[in-house]
Amino acid sequence: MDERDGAVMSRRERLRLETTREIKAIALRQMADGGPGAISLRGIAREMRMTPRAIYSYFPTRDDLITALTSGIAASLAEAVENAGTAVPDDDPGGRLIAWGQALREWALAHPESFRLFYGHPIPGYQPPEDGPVERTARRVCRDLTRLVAAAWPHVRHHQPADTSWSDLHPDYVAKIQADLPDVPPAAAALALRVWGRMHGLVALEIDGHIHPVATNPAALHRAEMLDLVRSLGLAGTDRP
Amino acid sequence: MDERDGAVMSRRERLRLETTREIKAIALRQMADGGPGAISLRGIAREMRMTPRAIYSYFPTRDDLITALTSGIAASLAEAVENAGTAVPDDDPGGRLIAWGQALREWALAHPESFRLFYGHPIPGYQPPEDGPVERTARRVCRDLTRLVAAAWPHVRHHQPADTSWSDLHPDYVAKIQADLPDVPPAAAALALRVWGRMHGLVALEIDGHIHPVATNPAALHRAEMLDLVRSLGLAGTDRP
DNA sequence: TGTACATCAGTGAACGCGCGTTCACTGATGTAC
DNA sequence: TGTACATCAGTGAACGCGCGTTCACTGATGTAC
Repeated sequence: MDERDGAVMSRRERLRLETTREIKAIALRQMADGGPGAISLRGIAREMRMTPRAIYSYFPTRDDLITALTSGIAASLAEAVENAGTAVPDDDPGGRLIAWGQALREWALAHPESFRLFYGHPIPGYQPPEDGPVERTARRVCRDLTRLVAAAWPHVRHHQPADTSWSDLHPDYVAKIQADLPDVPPAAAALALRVWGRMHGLVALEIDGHIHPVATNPAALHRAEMLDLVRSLGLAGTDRP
Repeated sequence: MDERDGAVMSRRERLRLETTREIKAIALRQMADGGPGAISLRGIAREMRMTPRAIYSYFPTRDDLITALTSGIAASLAEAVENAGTAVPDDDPGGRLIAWGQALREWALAHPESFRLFYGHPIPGYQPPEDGPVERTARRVCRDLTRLVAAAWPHVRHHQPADTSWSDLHPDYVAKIQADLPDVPPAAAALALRVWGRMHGLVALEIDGHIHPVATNPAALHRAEMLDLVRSLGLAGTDRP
């Protein structure tokens, strides 16, 4: 967040911040209503009863607005899952995984378009900045999950020989993992990816409306999957509300 | 397919069919290049060195073209997974599930934009027909997977009490399941949904580019997940190439 | 076999739309003396 | 406290673009006698 809420601000500064916030809020709603392609400077200006030109005092270009938007979205997701993970005591690694997965689902349901923007296809005509906020945060989220899996690793029951090697993972990624978590074996990092896929699957299907016409209680379905996940890892998996 | 390849056709009919095919092919490529929103009648006409008006002799409107497109896509996916499932002998239900999951992944990688169109967000500004080809085929695919899970059901090891009831699934869906597969318990149908999510997760992540910067061999990752899946069900899970 | 007619694929020009973006400006809000 | 000036949020009009779609047409391909 680049807002200096605490600092003393002039009236002008406050107004400017307020307007900036409103622009972003409307853009988010446009995206929620009509998909990422529906974000339009003219539409925002119309809704704010302003000239299209006025938006350019706040964002020099449409791409800058979208970049600002995605930064906020990415930060929001990362905070949501990280907080959920650490809210469970660290002697319950299974419970932490479940909480993480549920936080992912809940955030996705609360911000479906943001989830799609973050994990799905890029916005048509939008060129995201090289190694921008989205990419960096995606890695941060992935690393957070790996951290949880790594913490659980000593308690994980191994069904199969852990024939994973560091060469199965990309060097850059390996470097970052080893910097953060020196003692993690490659098999744990690879397992984290599979866990990620498992958590992602039902959520992605639900967000895109494929679960709704089939199951009456998607939350229970997802919880069952999370429970089965930690159980198949051999973890206790306390099921907290 | 509505083409009458075998029938005797006049030159005009053949030409018309050929042009129709070319329009659809270009539209598919447009989508592959720039996302679903990139499909444009004018763009197609430009590429075919024709007047935009000419397209209207083949498709009365843009939405009709897209509907025709999605029908073909949906049929292609359904055939791919159904063929993969039945290619494995039916005394190897675990192998069938693995083959099904791999077919899903391979089809998705071969037609990433089609996969996104089928499972992801609708095309901006496109109103799909009520209960159209996509919806019907989505159900068909889901039912095919349920069929495989149902066939495996007698051999499945149950980790948890099967406290699933038919009321956890939507009545319409239950009716269709019971018409197709009279002896399947509700827990098996619910399990099929979880299996679906598991197969979908890694594929969706890979299609959207989240696996690539992290794992060197996504195919092996996916296969490991499929093997773990059938193993956790208590099935033998022959790993066929 | 030749002619008259019907079919129909494709042309060319135009419509109204919403978009991102740029230009030169106005007038209210803040600041310095 | 009052005045002169600087800042800067927002105006209004216009640009060029690509889009889906409609109009009235031309001219080649097929068909019937």
